[in-house]
Amino acid sequence: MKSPGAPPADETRARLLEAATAIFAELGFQGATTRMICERAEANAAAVNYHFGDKLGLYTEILKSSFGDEKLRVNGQQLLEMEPEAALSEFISRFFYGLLNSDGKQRRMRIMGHELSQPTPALPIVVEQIMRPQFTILTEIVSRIAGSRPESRATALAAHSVIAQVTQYVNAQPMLNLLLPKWPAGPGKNEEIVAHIIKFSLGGLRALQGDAAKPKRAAPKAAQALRRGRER
Amino acid sequence: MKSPGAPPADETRARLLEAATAIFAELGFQGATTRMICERAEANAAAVNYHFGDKLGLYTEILKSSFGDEKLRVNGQQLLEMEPEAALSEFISRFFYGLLNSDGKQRRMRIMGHELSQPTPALPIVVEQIMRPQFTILTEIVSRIAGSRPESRATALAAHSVIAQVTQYVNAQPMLNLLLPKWPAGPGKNEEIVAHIIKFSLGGLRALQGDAAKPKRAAPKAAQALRRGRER
DNA sequence: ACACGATTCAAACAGACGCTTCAATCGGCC
DNA sequence: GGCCGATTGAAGCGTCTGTTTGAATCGTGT
Repeated sequence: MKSPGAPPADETRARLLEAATAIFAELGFQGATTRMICERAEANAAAVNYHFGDKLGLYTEILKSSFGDEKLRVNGQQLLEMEPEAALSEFISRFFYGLLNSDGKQRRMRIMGHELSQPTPALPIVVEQIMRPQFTILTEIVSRIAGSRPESRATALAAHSVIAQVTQYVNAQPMLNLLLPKWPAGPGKNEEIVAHIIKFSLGGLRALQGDAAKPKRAAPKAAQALRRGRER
Repeated sequence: MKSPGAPPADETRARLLEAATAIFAELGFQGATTRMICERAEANAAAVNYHFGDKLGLYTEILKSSFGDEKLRVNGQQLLEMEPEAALSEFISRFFYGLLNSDGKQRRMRIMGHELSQPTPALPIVVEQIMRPQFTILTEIVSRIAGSRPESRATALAAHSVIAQVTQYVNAQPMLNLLLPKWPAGPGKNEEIVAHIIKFSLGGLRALQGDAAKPKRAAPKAAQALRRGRER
């Protein structure tokens, strides 16, 4: 659709980034091919190498460009001002639907999913740009609910237990459809899943409350004061 | 170890299966190449196609052959005779180390991990042969702890929350090492992770006990004294 | 001894991959 | 206009993939 007399600078470069983000998110780095990307971007097969050096250069460029997206941190600020349990619910809900929706900028989160099972040389960038911002926010929320120090190991483990549920529910859906054929996709299904993850996670975090003070097995009795900065 | 005058029938076929299991478990179906497999099996490059038709035929043959392994069900019987909470601890521990150890027969579980993120046409076989036996056992244990019906949606969701934690902890380790550089691999690390998953999962399951009110099903012998009506 | 079916081997096939080459084309500047 | 650097285009490079081919090799039954 290029008009005969107008190649306005780096327009194809932008189209390549857009197309590559979509295809990398869907197929991962290894599954995607430069020819697919160029075809979708309506660009020549040599365009990737001209603008980004090589395939990995295009991939890392997408990841680095996500640094400018400050919405995650802004949302994080909002969450940290809420009550811890409400913040956890909100975090899980956003994280879940962020992974699910392929449209919008959250396709980068799907890239992270592929990076998990098939790491590329760009894994450090993925962790720092995509994973750590989320993880930092969640760690703070989790520590407030479980009453553990934010930088403690127990907090990190608990945060990862939350993330694990969400990511696994999202990218294990082909398997789940085979495992539970009685549960076809329908309205409210995702809401039911999110509600479950929230409830399960809250229960799991409360079970850790006893540990914050001493590594002694104590019954996680009724909800106590949430804020108690104790050391382990 | 081919003795000079003896190619005893399908000896190379067995070597191919052995080598392919290892390589598929490590790299997944797409990442593995037939030449790798044949090299490791000390067989010719054409051996795969001669004995199994094509690459996918070899792959599915590995999965189908796991049908004869009844240890899973035997172990399952053992677990179902234990106390539910002890059974859950044992299940999580076995599942975790089963995924971790590349040696031994549990490499099939790693294949399942790859199948999650990059499904192949053999996904239905993977689900039936590897996943469902584990899932059935875990579902029974979970339902006893949460007091829910084994075939209910809540039970399935809870079982998947447990599985999600284990699988994610195992195959997200490259990412976790970058995310938590302060926690180098060392003795006791895996034990700490397993202990956390058990505690977190037990807490999550107890949080579901309130929901099982409508289908009345008394909780097992475990002390159900603490049963707080947890509203979301 | 001989022929036969089953198996292994080296070699090569077609296709897809990432990437390079080099000529053609564009807008902007003297 | 005439040149120039930046960009695009079509073609092809070398390599790797799964797979096929056809001849060599083996043990075995006769």
